[in-house]
Amino acid sequence: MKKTSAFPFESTLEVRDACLCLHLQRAARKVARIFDDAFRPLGITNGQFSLLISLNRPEPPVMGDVAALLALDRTTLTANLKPLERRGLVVVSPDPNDRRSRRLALTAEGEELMNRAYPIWRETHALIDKMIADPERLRTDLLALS
Amino acid sequence: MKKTSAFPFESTLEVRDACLCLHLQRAARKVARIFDDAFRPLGITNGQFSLLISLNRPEPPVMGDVAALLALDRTTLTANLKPLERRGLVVVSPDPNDRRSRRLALTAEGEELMNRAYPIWRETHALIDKMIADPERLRTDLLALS
DNA sequence: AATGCTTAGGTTGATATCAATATAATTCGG
DNA sequence: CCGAATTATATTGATATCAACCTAAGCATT
Repeated sequence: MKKTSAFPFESTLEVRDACLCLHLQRAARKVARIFDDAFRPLGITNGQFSLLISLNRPEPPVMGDVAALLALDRTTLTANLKPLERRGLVVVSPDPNDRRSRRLALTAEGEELMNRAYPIWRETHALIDKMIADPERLRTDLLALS
Repeated sequence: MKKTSAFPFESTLEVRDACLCLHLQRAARKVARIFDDAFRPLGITNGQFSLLISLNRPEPPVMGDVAALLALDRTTLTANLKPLERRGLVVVSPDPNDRRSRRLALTAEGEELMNRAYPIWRETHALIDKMIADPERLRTDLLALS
Protein backbone atom coordinates (compact mmCIF):
# COMPACT_ATOMS: atom_id res chain seq x y z
CA MET A 1 0.00 0.00 0.00
CA LYS A 2 1.99 2.96 -1.32
CA LYS A 3 1.44 6.37 0.24
CA THR A 4 0.43 9.16 -2.13
CA SER A 5 3.48 11.34 -2.70
CA ALA A 6 3.21 14.30 -0.37
CA PHE A 7 2.99 17.80 -1.74
CA PRO A 8 6.13 19.64 -0.60
CA PHE A 9 5.89 22.52 1.86
CA GLU A 10 8.53 24.39 -0.13
CA SER A 11 6.11 24.69 -3.04
CA THR A 12 3.55 26.19 -0.71
CA LEU A 13 6.06 28.78 0.39
CA GLU A 14 7.01 29.51 -3.19
CA VAL A 15 3.41 30.15 -4.20
CA ARG A 16 2.66 32.14 -1.09
CA ASP A 17 5.59 34.48 -1.69
CA ALA A 18 5.55 34.75 -5.44
CA CYS A 19 2.00 34.35 -6.70
CA LEU A 20 0.89 37.61 -8.25
CA CYS A 21 -2.66 36.32 -8.44
CA LEU A 22 -2.77 35.86 -4.68
CA HIS A 23 -1.02 39.16 -4.05
CA LEU A 24 -3.48 40.93 -6.30
CA GLN A 25 -6.49 39.35 -4.64
CA ARG A 26 -5.21 40.21 -1.20
CA ALA A 27 -4.43 43.81 -2.05
CA ALA A 28 -7.67 44.23 -3.97
CA ARG A 29 -9.71 42.95 -1.05
CA LYS A 30 -7.91 45.13 1.47
CA VAL A 31 -8.27 48.28 -0.58
CA ALA A 32 -11.87 47.44 -1.43
CA ARG A 33 -12.70 47.27 2.25
CA ILE A 34 -11.10 50.64 2.94
CA PHE A 35 -13.27 52.23 0.27
CA ASP A 36 -16.33 50.26 1.38
CA ASP A 37 -15.91 51.66 4.88
CA ALA A 38 -15.49 55.17 3.54
CA PHE A 39 -18.56 54.97 1.30
CA ARG A 40 -20.73 53.17 3.84
CA PRO A 41 -22.47 56.36 5.04
CA LEU A 42 -23.74 56.76 1.48
CA GLY A 43 -24.91 53.16 1.28
CA ILE A 44 -22.69 52.17 -1.63
CA THR A 45 -19.70 49.89 -2.05
CA ASN A 46 -16.48 50.50 -3.93
CA GLY A 47 -17.76 48.44 -6.82
CA GLN A 48 -21.01 50.37 -6.99
CA PHE A 49 -19.05 53.60 -6.94
CA SER A 50 -16.90 52.48 -9.85
CA LEU A 51 -19.93 51.37 -11.78
CA LEU A 52 -21.93 54.51 -11.13
CA ILE A 53 -19.10 56.84 -12.01
CA SER A 54 -18.38 54.98 -15.22
CA LEU A 55 -21.92 55.85 -16.36
CA ASN A 56 -21.29 59.57 -16.04
CA ARG A 57 -20.43 60.32 -19.64
CA PRO A 58 -21.72 62.81 -22.20
CA GLU A 59 -23.19 59.90 -24.13
CA PRO A 60 -24.71 57.13 -21.99
CA PRO A 61 -22.63 53.99 -22.56
CA VAL A 62 -23.99 50.57 -23.44
CA MET A 63 -23.50 47.53 -21.23
CA GLY A 64 -20.63 46.08 -23.22
CA ASP A 65 -18.59 49.27 -22.91
CA VAL A 66 -19.00 49.39 -19.17
CA ALA A 67 -18.28 45.70 -18.72
CA ALA A 68 -15.04 46.15 -20.67
CA LEU A 69 -14.02 49.21 -18.69
CA LEU A 70 -14.56 47.46 -15.38
CA ALA A 71 -13.14 44.15 -16.66
CA LEU A 72 -16.40 42.57 -15.55
CA ASP A 73 -18.34 39.77 -17.12
CA ARG A 74 -21.41 41.13 -18.91
CA THR A 75 -23.66 38.96 -16.84
CA THR A 76 -22.10 40.31 -13.66
CA LEU A 77 -22.86 43.81 -14.83
CA THR A 78 -26.48 42.84 -15.45
CA ALA A 79 -26.69 41.60 -11.88
CA ASN A 80 -24.90 44.60 -10.41
CA LEU A 81 -27.26 47.05 -12.06
CA LYS A 82 -30.33 45.60 -10.40
CA PRO A 83 -29.89 47.00 -6.88
CA LEU A 84 -28.88 50.37 -8.35
CA GLU A 85 -31.98 50.44 -10.55
CA ARG A 86 -34.17 49.52 -7.61
CA ARG A 87 -32.72 52.43 -5.66
CA GLY A 88 -33.41 54.78 -8.55
CA LEU A 89 -29.77 55.67 -9.11
CA VAL A 90 -29.57 54.26 -12.64
CA VAL A 91 -31.92 53.92 -15.57
CA VAL A 92 -31.54 51.36 -18.30
CA SER A 93 -33.16 52.07 -21.65
CA PRO A 94 -32.99 50.36 -25.02
CA ASP A 95 -30.81 52.02 -27.61
CA PRO A 96 -33.06 53.39 -30.40
CA ASN A 97 -30.33 52.75 -32.99
CA ASP A 98 -29.67 49.14 -32.02
CA ARG A 99 -32.45 47.51 -30.15
CA ARG A 100 -30.14 44.81 -28.79
CA SER A 101 -28.16 47.40 -26.84
CA ARG A 102 -29.11 49.07 -23.60
CA ARG A 103 -28.01 52.52 -22.62
CA LEU A 104 -27.05 53.04 -19.00
CA ALA A 105 -27.48 56.44 -17.40
CA LEU A 106 -27.37 58.00 -13.97
CA THR A 107 -30.59 59.49 -12.70
CA ALA A 108 -30.66 62.87 -10.98
CA GLU A 109 -30.41 61.01 -7.67
CA GLY A 110 -27.48 59.06 -9.05
CA GLU A 111 -25.69 62.26 -9.97
CA GLU A 112 -26.48 63.78 -6.64
CA LEU A 113 -25.01 60.72 -4.94
CA MET A 114 -21.85 60.99 -7.03
CA ASN A 115 -21.53 64.62 -5.97
CA ARG A 116 -21.45 63.45 -2.39
CA ALA A 117 -19.26 60.42 -3.07
CA TYR A 118 -16.56 62.18 -5.01
CA PRO A 119 -15.01 64.09 -2.07
CA ILE A 120 -14.96 60.84 -0.10
CA TRP A 121 -13.18 59.15 -2.97
CA ARG A 122 -10.58 61.92 -3.12
CA GLU A 123 -9.88 61.71 0.59
CA THR A 124 -9.70 57.94 0.66
CA HIS A 125 -7.66 57.69 -2.48
CA ALA A 126 -5.11 60.13 -1.08
CA LEU A 127 -4.67 57.79 1.88
CA ILE A 128 -4.15 54.76 -0.35
CA ASP A 129 -1.75 56.64 -2.57
CA LYS A 130 0.45 57.40 0.39
CA MET A 131 0.75 53.71 1.22
CA ILE A 132 2.98 52.97 -1.75
CA ALA A 133 6.26 54.33 -2.96
CA ASP A 134 5.35 55.19 -6.54
CA PRO A 135 1.60 55.05 -7.26
CA GLU A 136 2.02 55.96 -10.90
CA ARG A 137 4.35 53.03 -11.43
CA LEU A 138 1.88 50.72 -9.74
CA ARG A 139 -0.92 51.94 -11.99
CA THR A 140 1.28 51.22 -15.00
CA ASP A 141 1.94 47.69 -13.81
CA LEU A 142 -1.74 47.08 -13.11
CA LEU A 143 -2.70 48.38 -16.52
CA ALA A 144 -0.24 45.96 -18.08
CA LEU A 145 -2.22 43.14 -16.51
CA SER A 146 -5.63 44.46 -17.52
CA MET B 1 -37.38 74.48 -10.17
CA LYS B 2 -33.59 74.34 -9.85
CA LYS B 3 -31.75 71.56 -11.63
CA THR B 4 -29.55 69.31 -9.45
CA SER B 5 -25.95 70.35 -10.03
CA ALA B 6 -24.51 67.94 -12.57
CA PHE B 7 -21.61 65.71 -11.67
CA PRO B 8 -18.67 66.78 -13.86
CA PHE B 9 -17.31 64.46 -16.52
CA GLU B 10 -13.77 65.53 -15.59
CA SER B 11 -14.18 63.88 -12.20
CA THR B 12 -15.19 60.67 -13.90
CA LEU B 13 -12.04 60.78 -15.98
CA GLU B 14 -9.94 61.50 -12.93
CA VAL B 15 -11.31 58.49 -11.06
CA ARG B 16 -11.09 56.27 -14.09
CA ASP B 17 -7.43 57.09 -14.64
CA ALA B 18 -6.21 57.36 -11.08
CA CYS B 19 -8.26 55.07 -8.86
CA LEU B 20 -6.02 52.33 -7.51
CA CYS B 21 -9.05 50.49 -6.19
CA LEU B 22 -10.49 50.22 -9.68
CA HIS B 23 -7.11 49.37 -11.20
CA LEU B 24 -6.62 46.66 -8.61
CA GLN B 25 -10.05 45.16 -9.15
CA ARG B 26 -9.58 45.14 -12.89
CA ALA B 27 -6.16 43.55 -12.77
CA ALA B 28 -7.21 41.06 -10.10
CA ARG B 29 -10.20 39.94 -12.18
CA LYS B 30 -8.17 39.60 -15.36
CA VAL B 31 -5.42 37.59 -13.72
CA ALA B 32 -7.94 35.51 -11.81
CA ARG B 33 -9.58 34.50 -15.07
CA ILE B 34 -6.24 33.50 -16.59
CA PHE B 35 -5.59 31.17 -13.66
CA ASP B 36 -9.19 29.96 -13.62
CA ASP B 37 -8.84 28.95 -17.26
CA ALA B 38 -5.55 27.20 -16.55
CA PHE B 39 -6.92 25.27 -13.55
CA ARG B 40 -10.26 24.44 -15.16
CA PRO B 41 -9.17 20.92 -16.22
CA LEU B 42 -8.65 20.18 -12.53
CA GLY B 43 -12.03 21.60 -11.57
CA ILE B 44 -10.68 24.30 -9.26
CA THR B 45 -10.54 28.09 -9.39
CA ASN B 46 -7.65 30.38 -8.57
CA GLY B 47 -9.18 31.10 -5.18
CA GLN B 48 -9.59 27.43 -4.38
CA PHE B 49 -5.99 26.84 -5.39
CA SER B 50 -4.79 29.59 -3.06
CA LEU B 51 -6.90 28.25 -0.23
CA LEU B 52 -5.86 24.64 -0.72
CA ILE B 53 -2.19 25.41 -0.97
CA SER B 54 -2.32 27.55 2.15
CA LEU B 55 -3.41 24.47 4.08
CA ASN B 56 -0.30 22.54 3.13
CA ARG B 57 1.76 23.18 6.24
CA PRO B 58 3.59 20.95 8.70
CA GLU B 59 1.04 21.99 11.34
CA PRO B 60 -2.56 22.30 10.08
CA PRO B 61 -3.56 25.97 10.46
CA VAL B 62 -6.73 27.22 12.13
CA MET B 63 -9.33 29.23 10.27
CA GLY B 64 -8.22 32.60 11.54
CA ASP B 65 -4.67 32.09 10.27
CA VAL B 66 -5.85 31.17 6.82
CA ALA B 67 -8.35 34.02 6.65
CA ALA B 68 -5.58 36.45 7.57
CA LEU B 69 -3.19 35.02 5.01
CA LEU B 70 -5.72 35.28 2.23
CA ALA B 71 -7.07 38.62 3.51
CA LEU B 72 -10.49 37.00 3.54
CA ASP B 73 -13.37 37.51 5.92
CA ARG B 74 -13.66 34.57 8.32
CA THR B 75 -17.19 33.93 7.21
CA THR B 76 -16.08 33.86 3.58
CA LEU B 77 -13.54 31.22 4.45
CA THR B 78 -16.26 29.16 6.15
CA ALA B 79 -18.28 29.33 2.95
CA ASN B 80 -15.33 28.59 0.67
CA LEU B 81 -14.43 25.45 2.59
CA LYS B 82 -17.79 23.82 2.02
CA PRO B 83 -17.42 22.79 -1.63
CA LEU B 84 -13.88 21.61 -0.93
CA GLU B 85 -15.04 19.51 2.01
CA ARG B 86 -17.85 18.06 -0.11
CA ARG B 87 -15.29 17.05 -2.71
CA GLY B 88 -13.14 15.40 -0.06
CA LEU B 89 -10.16 17.68 -0.63
CA VAL B 90 -10.15 19.18 2.85
CA VAL B 91 -11.00 18.03 6.36
CA VAL B 92 -11.98 20.32 9.20
CA SER B 93 -11.47 19.09 12.74
CA PRO B 94 -11.74 20.74 16.13
CA ASP B 95 -8.49 21.70 17.81
CA PRO B 96 -8.02 19.50 20.89
CA ASN B 97 -6.22 22.30 22.73
CA ASP B 98 -8.83 24.97 22.11
CA ARG B 99 -12.24 23.69 21.29
CA ARG B 100 -13.24 26.99 19.70
CA SER B 101 -10.65 26.57 16.96
CA ARG B 102 -10.82 24.36 13.90
CA ARG B 103 -7.81 22.85 12.20
CA LEU B 104 -7.86 22.73 8.41
CA ALA B 105 -5.97 20.03 6.56
CA LEU B 106 -5.65 18.67 3.05
CA THR B 107 -6.77 15.10 2.51
CA ALA B 108 -4.70 12.67 0.46
CA GLU B 109 -6.86 13.60 -2.54
CA GLY B 110 -6.25 17.26 -1.76
CA GLU B 111 -2.51 16.71 -1.79
CA GLU B 112 -2.74 14.70 -4.94
CA LEU B 113 -4.66 17.53 -6.58
CA MET B 114 -2.01 20.01 -5.49
CA ASN B 115 0.64 17.82 -7.04
CA ARG B 116 -1.17 18.15 -10.34
CA ALA B 117 -2.00 21.83 -9.90
CA TYR B 118 1.46 23.03 -9.02
CA PRO B 119 3.04 22.61 -12.49
CA ILE B 120 0.06 24.45 -13.97
CA TRP B 121 0.60 27.26 -11.49
CA ARG B 122 4.28 27.49 -12.43
CA GLU B 123 3.52 27.68 -16.12
CA THR B 124 0.76 30.21 -15.75
CA HIS B 125 2.64 32.30 -13.28
CA ALA B 126 5.60 32.51 -15.63
CA LEU B 127 3.26 33.95 -18.27
CA ILE B 128 1.87 36.56 -15.90
CA ASP B 129 5.31 37.47 -14.69
CA LYS B 130 6.39 38.27 -18.21
CA MET B 131 3.53 40.74 -18.61
CA ILE B 132 5.10 43.29 -16.30
CA ALA B 133 8.42 45.07 -16.23
CA ASP B 134 9.49 44.29 -12.67
CA PRO B 135 7.39 41.63 -10.93
CA GLU B 136 9.31 41.86 -7.68
CA ARG B 137 8.61 45.56 -7.43
CA LEU B 138 4.93 44.94 -8.07
CA ARG B 139 4.82 42.34 -5.33
CA THR B 140 6.39 44.86 -2.97
CA ASP B 141 3.76 47.46 -3.81
CA LEU B 142 0.94 44.95 -3.40
CA LEU B 143 2.30 43.85 -0.06
CA ALA B 144 2.33 47.46 1.09
CA LEU B 145 -1.41 47.53 0.50
CA SER B 146 -2.13 44.22 2.22
C1' DA C 1 -16.59 30.19 41.65
C1' DA C 2 -19.20 34.19 39.50
C1' DT C 3 -19.20 38.00 36.38
C1' DG C 4 -17.87 39.95 32.57
C1' DC C 5 -14.63 40.45 28.54
C1' DT C 6 -12.43 38.55 24.59
C1' DT C 7 -11.64 35.27 21.00
C1' DA C 8 -12.95 31.66 17.34
C1' DG C 9 -16.37 30.44 14.41
C1' DG C 10 -20.97 29.94 12.43
C1' DT C 11 -25.54 31.65 10.26
C1' DT C 12 -28.31 34.64 7.48
C1' DG C 13 -29.20 37.82 3.95
C1' DA C 14 -27.71 40.70 0.30
C1' DT C 15 -24.78 41.41 -3.39
C1' DA C 16 -20.91 39.86 -6.61
C1' DT C 17 -18.81 36.78 -9.88
C1' DC C 18 -18.55 33.81 -13.76
C1' DA C 19 -19.66 29.61 -16.95
C1' DA C 20 -23.06 27.64 -19.66
C1' DT C 21 -26.82 28.43 -22.13
C1' DA C 22 -30.62 30.99 -24.43
C1' DT C 23 -32.84 34.78 -27.13
C1' DA C 24 -33.27 38.58 -30.01
C1' DA C 25 -31.40 41.95 -33.20
C1' DT C 26 -28.01 43.05 -36.63
C1' DT C 27 -24.92 42.07 -40.33
C1' DC C 28 -23.13 39.75 -44.15
C1' DG C 29 -22.47 36.54 -48.03
C1' DG C 30 -24.60 34.90 -51.87
C1' DC D 1 -33.70 39.36 -49.97
C1' DC D 2 -32.64 35.12 -47.12
C1' DG D 3 -30.25 32.15 -44.27
C1' DA D 4 -25.98 31.96 -41.49
C1' DA D 5 -22.80 34.05 -38.61
C1' DT D 6 -22.15 37.59 -35.28
C1' DT D 7 -23.31 40.72 -31.62
C1' DA D 8 -25.67 42.38 -27.28
C1' DT D 9 -27.79 41.02 -23.56
C1' DA D 10 -30.48 37.96 -20.18
C1' DT D 11 -31.21 33.72 -17.21
C1' DT D 12 -29.77 30.02 -14.26
C1' DG D 13 -26.89 27.79 -11.08
C1' DA D 14 -22.83 27.52 -8.37
C1' DT D 15 -19.58 29.78 -5.72
C1' DA D 16 -17.60 34.11 -3.47
C1' DT D 17 -17.86 38.10 -0.52
C1' DC D 18 -18.96 40.72 3.44
C1' DA D 19 -21.90 42.94 7.32
C1' DA D 20 -24.73 42.07 11.11
C1' DC D 21 -25.74 39.15 14.40
C1' DC D 22 -25.25 34.88 17.29
C1' DT D 23 -23.03 31.07 20.18
C1' DA D 24 -19.59 28.76 22.59
C1' DA D 25 -15.14 28.52 24.75
C1' DG D 26 -11.42 30.53 27.05
C1' DC D 27 -9.63 34.25 30.12
C1' DA D 28 -9.33 37.58 33.84
C1' DT D 29 -10.66 39.97 37.87
C1' DT D 30 -12.57 39.75 41.91
